[in-house]
Amino acid sequence: MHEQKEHLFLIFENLIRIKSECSCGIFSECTLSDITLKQIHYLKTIDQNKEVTFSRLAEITRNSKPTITEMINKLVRMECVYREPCQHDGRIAYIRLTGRGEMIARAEQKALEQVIERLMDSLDDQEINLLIEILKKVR
Amino acid sequence: MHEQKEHLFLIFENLIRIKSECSCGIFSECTLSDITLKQIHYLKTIDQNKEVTFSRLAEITRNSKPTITEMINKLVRMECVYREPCQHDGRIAYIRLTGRGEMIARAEQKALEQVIERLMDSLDDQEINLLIEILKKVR
DNA sequence: TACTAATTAGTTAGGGATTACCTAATAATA
DNA sequence: TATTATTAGGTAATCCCTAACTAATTAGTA
Repeated sequence: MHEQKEHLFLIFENLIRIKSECSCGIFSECTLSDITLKQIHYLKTIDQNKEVTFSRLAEITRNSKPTITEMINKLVRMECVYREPCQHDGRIAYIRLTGRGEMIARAEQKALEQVIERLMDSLDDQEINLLIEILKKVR
Repeated sequence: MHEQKEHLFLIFENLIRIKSECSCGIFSECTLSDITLKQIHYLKTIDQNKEVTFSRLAEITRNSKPTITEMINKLVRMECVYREPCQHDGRIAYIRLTGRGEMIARAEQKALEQVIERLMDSLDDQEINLLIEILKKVR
C-alpha cells in the first residue's frame, strides 16, 4: 500500500517534470523570461474571449479603460498582441494574439500535448488503451 | 490513434484540474491571495537550503543583504518565516519556515500527494499495479 | 434630408501604491 | 578589524486610478 503510493508519487513527479520541461521550452522559445502572472492572465483572457475589444476587456477584468490601454501597449511592445481595427466601426479595435501571445496563453495545454506525445511514443496500443481505461475511473 | 490522443488529453486535463483544485485549496487555507511569484520562490529556496542565514540567502539568490532583510521582514509579516538566532554566534540568525511557509513552499508536492490519494481511492490494487507498470515506461 | 447634439471607444496626462532591487552608513558581535 | 544584519534613502517597473481629450457614430430635430 505505502510502497504503491511511493511508486505513484515518483512516476507522477517524472511526468510533471517532463511537462514543466516542455512548458519551459515553450516560454524560452518566446524569449520572455520576465513576463508577469498578470500579463499571462491577460493573454489567457484575450485567448478565451473571441473578438475582444478594449472596453470589453476592461469589463471582463474589472479594470478601467486606461489600464487596458497601458497593458495592451506593453503587450504590443512584447509582441504578444496587436490591434485590428473594426471594418464597420472606426472607433473599435479588436485585440488579437500574435503567434507568440497564443503560445504563452496556451503554454499549459501545449506542454500537456507534448507529454501525451511522449507517452504515446513510449507505449504500445494496448498499453495506451489500458491506461485510458484505468485513468478514466479517477474522479 | 487520434482518438486515443484525444482521450488521453481529456483524462490528463481532468487529473491536472484535480491537482490545481488541491493546490488552490492549500493556498486558500493559507489565506494569502496576493502572494507574488518571487515570494514563493524565496520560500522554496529557504525550504531547500537547510540552516540558511541572511548572508547565505543573499548569496544564493544573488541579491544584496538589505534586499534579503526587506524580503524576510515582508515574509515575517505574512507569517511565512521567522528568525531563529544562532546559539553560538550572536550576529547570525537562521531563517526558518513557519507551518504556513512550508505549506506554500511545498504546495505542488502536497497537491500531487492529494491527487495520488484520490487515485488510490478510485482504483483497486490490481489497477494501481498495472498503472505503475505502464507509466514506468514513459521516459 | 442635413445638421447639430449626445454618446461611445479608445487615448493621454498625471498620479499613487506596491514590489523588488540598489549603495552607503551603522550597530552589534566575534 | 572583520563579519552579520539592519537602517536610511533612493530607483525602476508594474499595475492600478481619475479627469480630460479626440475621433467616430448615432439620435434628434429643424
